[in-house]
Amino acid sequence: MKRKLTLKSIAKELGVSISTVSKALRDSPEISEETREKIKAYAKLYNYKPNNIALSLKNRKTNTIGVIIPQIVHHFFTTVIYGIEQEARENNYNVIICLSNNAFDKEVLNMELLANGSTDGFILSVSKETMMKEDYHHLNEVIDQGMPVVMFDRVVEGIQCDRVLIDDKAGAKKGVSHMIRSGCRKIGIITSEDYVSVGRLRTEGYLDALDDFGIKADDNLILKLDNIDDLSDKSKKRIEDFITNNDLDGVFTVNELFAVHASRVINALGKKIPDDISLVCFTDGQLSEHAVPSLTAVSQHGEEMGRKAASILINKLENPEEEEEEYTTAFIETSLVERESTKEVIRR
Amino acid sequence: MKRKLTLKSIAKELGVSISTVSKALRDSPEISEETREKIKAYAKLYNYKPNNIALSLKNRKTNTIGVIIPQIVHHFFTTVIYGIEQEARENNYNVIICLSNNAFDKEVLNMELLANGSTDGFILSVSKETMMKEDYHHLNEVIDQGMPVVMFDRVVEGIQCDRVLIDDKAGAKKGVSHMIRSGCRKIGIITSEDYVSVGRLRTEGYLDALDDFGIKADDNLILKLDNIDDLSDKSKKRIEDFITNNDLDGVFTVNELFAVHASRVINALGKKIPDDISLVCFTDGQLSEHAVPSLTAVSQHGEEMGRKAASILINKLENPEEEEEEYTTAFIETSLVERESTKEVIRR
DNA sequence: AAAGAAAACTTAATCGATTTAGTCGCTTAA
DNA sequence: TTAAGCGACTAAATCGATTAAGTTTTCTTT
Repeated sequence: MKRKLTLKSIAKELGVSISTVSKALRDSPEISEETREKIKAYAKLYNYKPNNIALSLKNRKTNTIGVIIPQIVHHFFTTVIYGIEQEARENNYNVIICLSNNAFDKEVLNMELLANGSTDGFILSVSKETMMKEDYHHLNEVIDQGMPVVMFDRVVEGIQCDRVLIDDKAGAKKGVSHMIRSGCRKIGIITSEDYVSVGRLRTEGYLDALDDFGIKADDNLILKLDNIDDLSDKSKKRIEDFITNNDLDGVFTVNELFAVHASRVINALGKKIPDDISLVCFTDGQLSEHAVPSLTAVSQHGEEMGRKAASILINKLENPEEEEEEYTTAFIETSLVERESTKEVIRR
Repeated sequence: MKRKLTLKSIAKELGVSISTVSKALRDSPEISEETREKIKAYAKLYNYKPNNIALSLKNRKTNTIGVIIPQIVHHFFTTVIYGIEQEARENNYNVIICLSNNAFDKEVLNMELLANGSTDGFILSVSKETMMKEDYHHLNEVIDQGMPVVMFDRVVEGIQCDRVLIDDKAGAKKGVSHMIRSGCRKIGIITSEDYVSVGRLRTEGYLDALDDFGIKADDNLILKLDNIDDLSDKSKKRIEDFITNNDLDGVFTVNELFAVHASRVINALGKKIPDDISLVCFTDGQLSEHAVPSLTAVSQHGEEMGRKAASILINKLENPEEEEEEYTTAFIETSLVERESTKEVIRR
């Protein structure tokens, strides 16, 4: 086991001072050509690399972004992380990931931990519990210490930070409009309770689309489930009843899971997708792509979202206090991925 | 914006020396009751937390684990990370994640970056390119510097490190045996070329199972595709031909994607799953669970794998040089998750 | 030849903590 | 009376880097 080289050890070995070594390696004109070459050759030979921790301490800059997300076993978050990582790496930043598991306490703990010197800024999607508690003191504290924060996806108001959001409303509208254009007239939506912002916004988009085409909304065609992240037996039952009891020709769901179950139910009823019932879901993931039939989906572009969030954060980190603080909200546009679960759009 | 407290600022404010503050906060008996209380009260009031970077530098210990994986948008890796994060957090470690995107250069770069003080050890699954190049100098260098390494899933030989592996062979055997017990006699396997270790091992498990039940293996029933991570059009075509041209009563696949496509093909042929053809795949993910029919799968327990890898690494970090270095290989047992794509086992 | 300037280094402070080795005043024992 | 002992602190070294300030040597220049 060989110990890592330090400036000190190089200096000792070559019989010069530490600062000479440091300056030589940074090509300072203060150091003679001869000495510089000698030091650089030695450093290269033994593969010297400066210690990041020491640099961080000295520069009060870690070049590390802290990412706090509710869960990682989730395709969307995964794609966002991917985007963050790409952008960070290209700009020479590291990414530390912490999971809150949707728990307030863990979110607070993780932030406090990372805020003590480990990261320069944060990208986060707040946990469900935090949203319900409406307690954001940990965010405010971190911001108060001068660390920039970018929130994405699950975003809250009243915090001095930048935001990156999916245009949920427009996305849902896009999906529902497509169904209408392809001939659907009685479209149901399987969504979440309104306190989940994405659920609420997507429901709004659904209503907007109906309105645009002069179709009257019907409360009976709106199913609000209480958990958007997984599919309980109770939720399954409600989806079954919903589809069985309404004579729909289209179903829009706010996530893949709801859609996959809807597909199952429709199948079991002996109806054909898309001939009898069209199906469109929000979120373009593995399930939409590989389901049978494959599902037309509103793609969220998580990677782009991650890149955007990281680029906003890094920009703040590299150009601190550029004029007065201004906080932006960036919207990531969705796109519709047409697959087997919808019919062709009717052109007149 | 308020600056973070440091020992220095507290010392100045209270008119004592830095070391007094440090000792008081660490309950040293050298400091009088009175002074200690005063300092602690002040620190608590203004929420002093020591700077992690300074501590890392001083202790030459970062309490951070570096995780390097080929890709993150992948359910299995995600579950492994989840396990690592859980275990790390419980032991007061942070997790830095780097993606190699299956590229050798990125893997090397990331490791070198993190090895310069950012992490105490590594957990990694080597990239495909690294495996093909068989160039492991970056691993050896890091190990040579005294950083412990734990490899998981995609593992290579000849490196001084611990390993955590899925028991691929036993897992495949489990899946195939189940099909045989449920009455299948002509089982095909869709796997990868042998140079992908998981593909090879799973193929071996398949052969083992056949052998156990006295069924003769037939090379025509073994389809080796060249990419295990995604499904090219060419691969799709080969799967179609494979299933169409062999009169199988069971198909075992080494991943979900192959299985989902096989399911599609079987369906298209007008055959019923599992009545005409049973289907079992390796990897229990979203697709297996939600496909129609849902798929019987060999579950890999990624979370457990992550936990195990982290616990081995942390153990090495906390108890360095316990007797002679010994490297272990831990196996994570698989389990069979029975779903709709297989028949009941026949009991005599 | 002496002063001033330039070249080439070294010293020391700094980042924020910990810890060993002092220091200072006061009590106590010989 | 005086050295030893102790309590309660402070000074300084250290981790590994950077950099402003200081020092020494050599080279110009008048």
